[in-house]
Parts: sequence; C-alpha cells; structure tokens
Amino acid sequence: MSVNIKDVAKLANVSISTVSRVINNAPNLKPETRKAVEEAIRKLNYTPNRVAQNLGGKYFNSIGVLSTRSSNQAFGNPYFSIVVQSISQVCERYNHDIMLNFSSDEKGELEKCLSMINGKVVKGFILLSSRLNHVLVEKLLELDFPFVVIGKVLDEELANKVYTVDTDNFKDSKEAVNYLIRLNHRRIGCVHAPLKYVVSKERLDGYIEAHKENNLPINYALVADGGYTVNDAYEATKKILSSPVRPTAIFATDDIKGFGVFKALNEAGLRIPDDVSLIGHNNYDIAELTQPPLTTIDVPIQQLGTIAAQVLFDLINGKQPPKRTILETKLIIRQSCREI
Amino acid sequence: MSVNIKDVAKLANVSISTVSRVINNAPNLKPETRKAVEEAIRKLNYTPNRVAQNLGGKYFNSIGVLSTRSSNQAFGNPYFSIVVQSISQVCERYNHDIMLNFSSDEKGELEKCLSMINGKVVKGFILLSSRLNHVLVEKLLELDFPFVVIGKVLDEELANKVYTVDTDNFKDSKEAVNYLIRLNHRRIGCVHAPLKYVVSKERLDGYIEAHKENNLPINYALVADGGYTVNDAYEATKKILSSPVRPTAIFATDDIKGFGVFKALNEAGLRIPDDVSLIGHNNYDIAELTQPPLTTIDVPIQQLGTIAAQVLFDLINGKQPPKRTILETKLIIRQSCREI
DNA sequence: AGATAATAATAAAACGTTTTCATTTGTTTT
DNA sequence: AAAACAAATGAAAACGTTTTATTATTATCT
Repeated sequence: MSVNIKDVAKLANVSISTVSRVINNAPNLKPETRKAVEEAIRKLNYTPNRVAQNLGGKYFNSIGVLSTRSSNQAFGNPYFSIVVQSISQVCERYNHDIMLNFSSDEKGELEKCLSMINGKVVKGFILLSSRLNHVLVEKLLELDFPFVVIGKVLDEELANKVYTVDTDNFKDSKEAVNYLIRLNHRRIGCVHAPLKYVVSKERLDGYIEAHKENNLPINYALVADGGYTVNDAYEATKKILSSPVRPTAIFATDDIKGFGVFKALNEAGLRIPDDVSLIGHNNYDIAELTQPPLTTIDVPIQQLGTIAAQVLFDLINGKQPPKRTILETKLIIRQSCREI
Repeated sequence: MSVNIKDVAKLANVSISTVSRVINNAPNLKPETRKAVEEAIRKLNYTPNRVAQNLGGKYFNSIGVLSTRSSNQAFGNPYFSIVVQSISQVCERYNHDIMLNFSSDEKGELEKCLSMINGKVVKGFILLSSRLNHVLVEKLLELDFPFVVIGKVLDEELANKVYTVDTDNFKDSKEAVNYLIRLNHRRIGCVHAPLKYVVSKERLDGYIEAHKENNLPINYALVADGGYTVNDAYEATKKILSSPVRPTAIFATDDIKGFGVFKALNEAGLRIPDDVSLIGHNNYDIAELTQPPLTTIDVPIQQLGTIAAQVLFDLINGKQPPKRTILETKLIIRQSCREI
C-alpha cells in the first residue's frame, strides 16, 4: 500500500540497509550514496514506518502522560491545559509524542501502563497530579521504568526513590493561613478539594498546622469538602455559612474553588473583604480579575510541566536529574483580604 | 527481556498461533486449551507487545488529537481540558489511546501526521479548533484518512468533504449582539480573538451581520483584537474605552476575554451593567460567578468532544456518521446586560 | 605492485506478533 | 469400519524496520 523502505532502496539502487543508514544518519556513507537515497525518499514521499522501526529495536519516540479522569474533574480548570501544554513544548524539542491516558479507574491505568511498557510504546511517564496510587508507582519502580510525578508521593519509603516535581503545598497553605492570622483572623474557614488527592490533603494539613503553630483551635464546622466542581465549592461554602459561628475569613485550596466561595458569599450578602476575607491558591490568570482581585498563592504551573518533562528526558537519556524539585511560590496580595 | 508470546506458548504447551488465537479470542478453540493458555498468561504476567501486534497487520489502537500550540494559548482556558477529557472518555469505551500533538507550526504538524499515518500509529485524527489550515485537511482528504474537525472548515469545496462537529458561531454571535440591540444598545464594542482562527472570524462576522440586519453602522474604533491572554483582552478593552465615543455594551467572543473586559471596565470606574453591558460566549462554569454574573451563550463543549470522537470511531468502523453536526446553543441571560 | 587496513555497501537474522495454509485430531455419515 | 467432513492446532510466511556479520571496494603503506 504505502511506500516502504524497499521501494526507496530499489529506486536508489542500493540495499535497504543503506537506506536505513541514511535514515538514521549513520557514519560511513559515501556522500553521493546518501544524496541518491535522500533523493529517492523525497521523490517517493517516504516516511519510515515508526512501528516497524520500533520493532527493529528502537523505542517509539513518545512519552506517556497519565492522569485519572476524576482528578481532571477536580482540576476542571486551566491547570491541566497549562501543564500538558508545557510538557508538549519540551516534547517537541526532543521530537517525542505524547500518549495521553486518562483512565477512570486505577486498575485500568495500571494495565494500560504495562501494555505500553511491554509494547515499547513509550519511553517514560509523567504522572499528573499526585495521588495515593501506590500500586502504579511501585510497579514502575520495580520495573525500573523512567517516570516523573508532578506532585508528591506520600509514602516516605517510596518517595525517596521517585522523581518528583512539586511545590511545597503544605508550607504554602500554612503561609496563606498564617497571613490571615496575622491580619487578626481567628475564625478561618477552609474549602478544600477531595482528600483522596495528595495536594488536597497537604493543603488542608497546612491549614491545620498554621492553627497549631498559633495555638488556635480549629472549628471543623468551618471546614468543608469543596468537591469537584465550582458548584460543589459553592454548596460547601453555604454549609459553612450556616454554622452558628461565622468565619471572618476563608481559605480556598484552589482559586477555582474560590469562585464558588465568592458566589456563596455574594449571595449571602457578605462583602469581600469587608465582611469576609478570602484567599485562594494557584493564581490562575482570572484570579486578578475578580471583584475584588483575589489574594492567592502563585504556583508556577507551567514550570511544573516543563521541568517534569525535562527531568523525564534526562532520565531517559541516562543523565542524573535531581530527584526532588520543589518550585518556589509566592503569596500574591491583592484585595480580597483585610485586617480586622 | 520481557516475556513474550513464545514463553507463553512454551509454558502452555501449545504453538504461538494458539496463544495468538486466545489473545484475539478467535473461535474454534477447545475450552481447555484456552484455559491453559490463559493460565500461562496469568502466570507469566504477559501483555502482548502492541507494536508487534500492529506490525502483524493490526492497527495500533489509538487516535491522534491535534492542535496547534498557539490555539491552545488562544484558548488558554477550560475549553481544551473539557474537550480532551470528553474525547478520552469515548476512547476509553473503545479501548483506544490518544496521541496528543501540539505542534508549534503547521509544517511540523503535517509531517507528524504523515509519519503517524504511515507508521500506522493512529487510526484517525480529531483536529481541535478549526483553523485555516488547508494543507493538512487537503492532505488527509487526499489520503482518505479518517478525521473529524471540531470547528468549521471555511473553504466551501473542502467543507463538503470533511466531517465536522461545531456550533453555529456566526448565528450565535449574531444572536448575542441582536440581544444587545433589542436592549436598545447602539454603540456596541467587540473584543475578539485573533482572526487567524475560524471561530474568531465567524464570531466577529456574526457581530457585523447583526449590525447589518439592523441597519446600524459599525464603529471600528470599538472593535479590538483581544489577543491570546486575559491580559490582552484587558488591554484591548482599554483601547476601546479610549475612543471618543464610549460603547454602551461590549460583546466578548469568549467568556475568558470577558474577564479582561470586566477588569478594564472596573478599572475605568464603569459599572456593569449600569454603565456598560457585557455579553460573553461559551458559558464556562465561572461565568455565573462573576459579579454580576455574566450573560453569555452556552456552548456544549463536552458534547463537542464526545460527538467528535463518536463520529471518528464510526468512520473508523466503517459506519456512516453524519457529515456535519451542528450543536444547539442557548443564550443564558444573567445580569451583565441591561436595557437602556 | 602487493599486502594490509580502512571504508562502504550488502545480505540475512532478528524483533513479536498476525494470518494463511497445511496438518492433525475428532466426529459424523454411510 | 471406512469415508467424508468439521474442528482444533501447528508451521511458516509476512509485516517493515534495525542491526550484526560479511563481503566488496577503495585507500594506505612498504
């Protein structure tokens, strides 16, 4: 059907091995031979069959990007776009493709991975969003297959063996809440993401730790799971507001959740920051566009992707990238918090 | 290195053909043979080498999802996440993988495609976001390779041959602007996306057409390219506001751009909708969370992805999907527009 | 000029499957 | 019980490359 290496060889009057050499720009080729082959390739519009190349010993030029669907839902927001896009940028430089896999369950994900590894379909993986998925991580480690996690691996023993790129969610959240405490807030609410994600847990832990450090009690009536959608966060906030004590400030573990909080507060006739202060996390573009602009923690999402990809390619190419990369963040003070 | 079909055959005491038959659940297999092979597969933890399967005549179970990087930038917003995720959902049902390709230039994109096709790496493509990229579309048509475009193909002659899934951007935008006109607005501004994208052009054309229909002149000082980022839209709006005549309403061709408009208006001390009405397009989750909630056109982004994928799989499986699918939209009236 | 070494090109094996065709085994028919 | 047929299995070719010997050619040295 489509033109193959044999056709090229015939036209150029050489053996297929020679054509192969030209394709892979091997040394020891007479310039005129190379030219002839290149000419034939051009004439026939030949592109090597990547699958066959692969079987012949080479790896497929691609990496796998894995995520569970529910976690995208959780981040049903710009996060995912930005990360994947930045990964793709690095991939283009290294001339690799991305095989995207969003499994709905972890079992399916594991199977897919094994099939990709065994099929030599990918050279490595980037796991988006940290999860508590030990099985996959353990398996990949056991196989000594290159992979990078964007996020944190909770299991200490595993964590030492895994390449990760992340921000310090615990510290950053603590800082956010400490900022509220410095503004004299004492009844601080928290709308967080489902705790099955490491990020969510870390951020909630930061919230808790800030309270501990300042010897403040936590009122768990002011802490609610903001679920997956903006609307879930809105509902969670309503629940918090129905508590007998009203919070004077709310920490949303994601700007997008912050929007849900915004809505609930507006609806309850509470002004930000006059009645309730609000602080977010991630600093999406839109954070500065709310009314008032949202105080939040800037997370370099793009860098997260770029560096993860870079680390992966280093691993693949036998270099020694740093095992753990923690990126710097910054508290961006806008106008959604005030001193009381 | 890794366990292959031979190992399984040996352990099960059958030929590799038999193993292959079991894997592909061929008929005419003694139940006990099948069981023995399955047992061996389980014991050895065997997964077929997909690349080899492929070379052996089968296609790789994957489809390509294509987009240019700049267009993601343009949609540096939830759109991309939502579409890809919905595509992935369908892919999972059909047990196919996604090969994601964001090229930065169209030449690279074309080459990638050809290499994927020739390499039998994908069975079809979904092109995200309509562009004016004739070359790729023409080439795919010429090769009679299955593909679906989310968006519109402008070239009429080509359009008749291409499978597309889209909303009627022209009509919808016209409707949005007509709505403003019905509210007695006469000086309506427009902040649009770069016109190299078909969507952008269509939406701007809708804006223009609404004016024509109502015999209203267009003041091009009120029309500005809102570029790629929210901030670009903000700058564009500032430019519009610097015009001697001030618009009484603004049509933003994307909610996200609408946020830029919001910011500029706020900054200029103009209240929405009291001083200026604002209408968006797409109806992202966050649209209802702005203050005031944004009136906009609801675009079923998720369906766009789901249907595109469904059409592609139909094509691949030799069914006859509809050539053009236009999804219904709906004007969502919130509080960002008022009658004057 | 002849021997030796370096360079260039080829032939053939290997990669791990699927698939076609041939063979064996088992079942029915007469 | 032999013949005919169906079912189950196996052997080997094919897929399109890369790669490892191997051979042919050219250059270098004495």
